[in-house]
Amino acid sequence: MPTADWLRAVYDRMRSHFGPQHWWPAETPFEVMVGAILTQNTAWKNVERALANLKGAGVMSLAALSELPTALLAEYIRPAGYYNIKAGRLHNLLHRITDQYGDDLQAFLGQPLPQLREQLLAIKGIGRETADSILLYGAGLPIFVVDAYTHRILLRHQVIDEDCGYEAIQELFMDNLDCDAQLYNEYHALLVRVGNGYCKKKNPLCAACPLQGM
DNA sequence: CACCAGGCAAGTA
DNA sequence: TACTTGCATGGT
Repeated sequence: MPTADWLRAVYDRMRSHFGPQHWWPAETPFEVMVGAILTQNTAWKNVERALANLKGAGVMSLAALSELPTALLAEYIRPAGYYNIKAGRLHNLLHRITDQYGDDLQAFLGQPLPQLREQLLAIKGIGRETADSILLYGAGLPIFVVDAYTHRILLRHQVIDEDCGYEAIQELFMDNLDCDAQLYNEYHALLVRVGNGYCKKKNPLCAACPLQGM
């Protein structure tokens, strides 16, 4: 079965089994950016607590959060883990934006995709997955997000081998699917749903997985 | 108790 | 370039 057909079949199977996922779970592009850093190697549930702390403190905006002392920011985001590291990473991102664009987040996110991706990757604390999550879910740009679940699911279905890198997986999707931000959005969200529910490390048999047999 | 979760950067050789 | 390690909370 050709790769393009397999990828489409997997999408159709997940989509009909789970329905639309309505990702990213955030109210604004700004919240997408903050959540993207907070969720690095961390369960989303813990990120929700951190975001609730920030909202409760009334600092969930570019202007307020960028002015917050890093030590205080770290306390608010403590439930998300790695809180000192992530406070610094948020600081790096927010100040890179305000230094060049002031409070005009739209101007920052409105840049051409390659240019914005390059700027994000130049920020310490933002790697490929975090950058691509911001591009796709924050800026609405058509780029496929690859994460640990994506790698694991493709590996278990023997579509890739263990040492297949980020770009190779990303190109696998983008070369074989229509260039469509909404499709990439839903596809990645569904892969995470399968990962959370069935394709965990501790669940190597993937029992009852909707992708069984593919 | 051990292991895992929607990574990333810095250190080492 | 290719490994290894630190970062840290909360759920299973």
